[in-house]
Amino acid sequence: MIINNIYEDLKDRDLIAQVTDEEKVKKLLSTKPIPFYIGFEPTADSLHVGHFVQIMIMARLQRAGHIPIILFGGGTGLIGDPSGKTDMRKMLNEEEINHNIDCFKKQASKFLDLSQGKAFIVNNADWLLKLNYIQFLREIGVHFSVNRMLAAECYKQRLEKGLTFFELNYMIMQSYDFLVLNRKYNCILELGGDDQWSNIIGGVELIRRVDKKEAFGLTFRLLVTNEGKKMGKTEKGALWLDENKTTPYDFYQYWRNVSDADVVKCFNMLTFLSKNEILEYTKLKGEEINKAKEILAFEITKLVHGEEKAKKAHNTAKSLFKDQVFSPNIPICYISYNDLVNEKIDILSLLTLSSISSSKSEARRLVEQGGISINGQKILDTKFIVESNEIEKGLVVKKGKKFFRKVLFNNK
RNA sequence: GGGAGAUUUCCCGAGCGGUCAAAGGGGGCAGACUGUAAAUCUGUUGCGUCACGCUUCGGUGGUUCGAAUCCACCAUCUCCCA
Repeated sequence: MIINNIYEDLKDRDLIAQVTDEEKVKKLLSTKPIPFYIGFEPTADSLHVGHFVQIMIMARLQRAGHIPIILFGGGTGLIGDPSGKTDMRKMLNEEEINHNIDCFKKQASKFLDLSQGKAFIVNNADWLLKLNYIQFLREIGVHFSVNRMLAAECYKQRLEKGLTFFELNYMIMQSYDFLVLNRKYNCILELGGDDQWSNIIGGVELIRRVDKKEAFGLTFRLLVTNEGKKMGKTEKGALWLDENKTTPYDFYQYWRNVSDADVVKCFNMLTFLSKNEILEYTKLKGEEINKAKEILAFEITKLVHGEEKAKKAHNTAKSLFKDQVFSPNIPICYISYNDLVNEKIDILSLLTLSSISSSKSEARRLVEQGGISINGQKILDTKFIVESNEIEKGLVVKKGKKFFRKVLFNNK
């Protein structure tokens, strides 16, 4: 049942950043099913691309026969990981956290087999919230050196701006999680993004000190662009996996538009295509690389939204960009019929009410700078009037080069 | 507990009584060039009934014809001493 080259596969894909003991982890993963865990902070009600990277890693290991343990930071979420952050995170209440966990499970089940015995889902609130402070300090706290913690990379930024004791405890909590999972599920491997390295080795050491047992940590590369920026950011914030927050079309377009330099990385991290297939696509040079991007976008969208929606997004993009035909599948935005005066609406109001622009000033700028087209015709007059029957027919608004929206009435 | 300093538009950061919707940079948006890429160049980046008006500079009051700029109090943060 074990695919014994899974470690090599991860390595070939260039997913691994750091490992505590490469030889042992490699051997471990190639002999028997092992329980491993990744922690998730339930800070939002939808997964974003950052989570997706982690889930893909879990899925790869699960497909190779290992047993994922999804740990929700219901307890640590009440603190917030200070790693790499310059400000303290907003604290969530328990109700929000539980809601977020439910949403998370729903989405994760698309990529992971969450059925009995195939995976475990745990919430660290179950053990963190009932800890006794003094007892905890005596048993666990004694094993942590503040000097060493402060030297850790993840606290560096915070030391400049100020770090509270409250947040300093995050690392200890996460380390304790690993100890608990090790005892309860015999989990001997913790995975995480490379920014989690300090927290992970904290757990590995804690297990060694307290229980005299061996445990391992492995971090994978973060999904960053060639320029080192985090991927998955859009003008509206994160790129969500929930189609109500990011439409499949926009999702597809995000991957369709990655830089040439990032194509291979995205294939490796975010698709299940084999390395040979990937190699073929990445041989493409110059304009040809667009073919690889189309496949990349399609594959990722298929994983997240299913084949049908991926095809639809693909076809919509193709008709909009290549054939200059207006596809029926353009994302729709609505305006109210009541906003029309005498069956007419001016262009600036139309753009603003449909949320294509965020204010009339912005709408005015867009028009003045030649960024708006309606049904393929560039609009340069800020006093341009649109008739209601044109909207009933479905008005295609183009903002800039890539943003298309169909405007319809929501109440007529 | 004592003392020093800070808080400006998305971010960094100038401004020190009128000429400030607020320099400069970053980021964003739009245009040109392209390959729905990158780089580069140009414009733009509070809101509106847009060559004019309105609301912004931690909060609340005050001084003044006039305040982001001065005063008082409050809040938050940083640093130094204990």
